[in-house]
Amino acid sequence: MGKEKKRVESITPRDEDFGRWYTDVVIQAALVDYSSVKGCLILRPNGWGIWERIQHVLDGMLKATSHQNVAMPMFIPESLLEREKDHVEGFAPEVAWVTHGGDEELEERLCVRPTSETLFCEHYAKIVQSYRDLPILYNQWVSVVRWEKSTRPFLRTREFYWQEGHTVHATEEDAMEETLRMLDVYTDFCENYLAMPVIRGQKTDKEKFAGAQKTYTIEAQMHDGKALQSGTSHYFGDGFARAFGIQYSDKNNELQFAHQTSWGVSTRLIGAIIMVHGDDSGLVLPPKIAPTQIALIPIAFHKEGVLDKAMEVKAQLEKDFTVLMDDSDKMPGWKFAQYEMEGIPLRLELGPRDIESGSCMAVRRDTGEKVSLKLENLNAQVQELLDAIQQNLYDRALALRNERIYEVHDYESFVETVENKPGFILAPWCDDQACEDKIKEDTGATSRCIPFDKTLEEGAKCVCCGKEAKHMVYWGKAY
RNA sequence: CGGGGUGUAGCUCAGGUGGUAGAGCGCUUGUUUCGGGAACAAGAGGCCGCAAGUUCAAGUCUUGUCACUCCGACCA
Repeated sequence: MGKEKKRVESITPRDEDFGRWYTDVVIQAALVDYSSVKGCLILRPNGWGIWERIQHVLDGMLKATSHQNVAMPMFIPESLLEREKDHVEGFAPEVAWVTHGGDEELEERLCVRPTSETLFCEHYAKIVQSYRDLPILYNQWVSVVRWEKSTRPFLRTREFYWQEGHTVHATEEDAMEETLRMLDVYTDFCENYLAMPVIRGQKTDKEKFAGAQKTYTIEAQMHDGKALQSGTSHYFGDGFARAFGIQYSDKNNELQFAHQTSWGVSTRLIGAIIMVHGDDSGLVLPPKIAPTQIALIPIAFHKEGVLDKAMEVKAQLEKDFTVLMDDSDKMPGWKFAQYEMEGIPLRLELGPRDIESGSCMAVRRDTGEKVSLKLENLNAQVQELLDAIQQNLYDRALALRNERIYEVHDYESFVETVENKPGFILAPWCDDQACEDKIKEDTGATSRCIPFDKTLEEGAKCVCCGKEAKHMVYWGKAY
């Protein structure tokens, strides 16, 4: 060849610079584009398509658990936002304000919702009268705005899309049950659709949601070992109900305050998918959430019969899968690289040789493995491959995460582990925020959660101060 | 919000000491190609991020501002 090496679009190797790799993938897989407002992204078809899949699947799960969708306004009057003290303290520093309508200054400024508790609560105060009205199980799919100082695509943007569920219940027990049920739904969704293992647990008081009594979380480990809070479910008790006057008459005709929950996941999940599954060739999408599951590439399709056969195969596949057939005149090699970049789980190549032998070539995105499939009964074979990919992505992520959980019991090892071993640390804690603060100060790691499935050993001491421990806690650096 | 870096063609970038804008890739058209990012030919494409200032003259110098990006602090 001897020619100068051609310049091709490429991405930074993942293990060389994870941050750069991430932004390269986000841009080159055509998920987003930047807009002229900092932290407000354009979600392109590839990116929005993933969100549509997330919405579709998760919305089904929410409906199946009796939730109803609503739409609240985008604006919150300042006085309404201020109704619950902890809540406003938590959010005030990062809300965007609308001060004018046309040329005229508003009597009262309006914030663009950073979250919609106050709007739901104002409404609930009106519609809740009797125990017969409860529970109320509402959800909305909207975008919210938080004026973040530093932003990163999907992980931290000023406007982001999410779903926020807001429910009202008669009793503490009912509300707590709902809080944990939704954590289960999120767990199921992340593990079975996103192929992303999560650790479930409770947030410490320091990390809980502004205005919540208890916050539960699912925490995922990214490929670089850092944690990503991937979904939260909050138990409010009757705090908001008291602030907003949400009361009902019980069976004995006595007025009671209602008990509430809220819970949400956001487009941040797209960031999680990228950082859990992606590799040096770009995005890797789990088949169950991929907007396009199969890239069908006809080879040498100017030759007699190839394109016809490809159309036929496409029609067959589309009975069960989403298929992209690329019959543009780009080179096959270009198409291979492009659809790998975009994370399409399975590629099927169909050329004259395949047609001759009644087969096609399948290439797995997760492993790069090539197998020849018979065209006869193709869909069943493809389904099998997609299932295997889905399972492999999960198994792979789980194995890597489990390898990178380190249990430590003394502070020296704790500091040494945070510094040298990316991943999560499991260590006992005394329940004093001073220790959380010190750990963050010294190492940059924060408490991720108090897991449900780890019990404290008899006589365990706080990894930081050495006093008697109250909980086992996962710690780690987080996004 | 603190520290570093960067804004010139769609993308990546080059444009000493100020003198009116370039390359590669991409794009368009045509021909040949097609099993891992094709070749040739002919084209199109730029208020040099934005705003002030210095100057006869600013991509180039000054100041401001906005955005992106990396590293911290803060938050989903």
